Amino acid sequence: MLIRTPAELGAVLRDRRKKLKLDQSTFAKRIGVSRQWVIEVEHGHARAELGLILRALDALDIRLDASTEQAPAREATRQAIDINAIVAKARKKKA
Amino acid sequence: MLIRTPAELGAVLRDRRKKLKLDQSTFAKRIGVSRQWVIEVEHGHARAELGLILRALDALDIRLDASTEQAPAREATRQAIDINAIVAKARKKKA
DNA sequence: TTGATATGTCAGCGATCGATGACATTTCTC
DNA sequence: GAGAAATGTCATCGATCGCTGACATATCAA
Repeated sequence: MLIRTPAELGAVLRDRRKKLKLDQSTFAKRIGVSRQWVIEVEHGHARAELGLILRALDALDIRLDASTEQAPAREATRQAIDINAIVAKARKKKA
Repeated sequence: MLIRTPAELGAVLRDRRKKLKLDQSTFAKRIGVSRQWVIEVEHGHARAELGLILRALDALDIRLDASTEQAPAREATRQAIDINAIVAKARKKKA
């Protein structure tokens, strides 16, 4: 999953947490933060601390890869793909 | 490149910035932060804001991928690899 | 050296973090 | 519906963010 915004990161964390059958409280304890922090981050809190985010990812066995990407040939490539993914995910949750 | 700590992220940002021939000032302006922020983040500042970090990565055309990894078969796999990499990098800088 | 450029350090400031604890709401299981 | 569990909201508080601006070191060329 490509991560471009805090909201996308929050969605990844939440999905993975649920997949692992953890509730926010036990997850928070596991990474040493408050439940409040988990709530805000899962909602896309943009000013969350980098270090805590990395700990959260690690606790959920999510690996982060940084790679320099080729210049995307097509104009809409980067943005369109992400927007579609976000919309699709949003729809899925409501329906 | 696998990102596991703020220091690793900082190193990635610095390397990429230099590869693109940007100095800290122009880079800072490009992402809308102070030069001070760039300095601290490149040095591994753990409490940097997630949103600014993502903007910095985007400005340097670094993409971030989140993926759930398989349970590593060997015991030491994950930790050992990273610790070695970090130590090696630290040594290289001093020498 | 002198000058130019890049990077690192410091102090002070307003804004916001994340923690805590209580309460509200939503989502289930009976 | 009753009750429990999970999630969301709110206010308060000390700690720290990132910004500014000035100064301090590199680093390199002439």
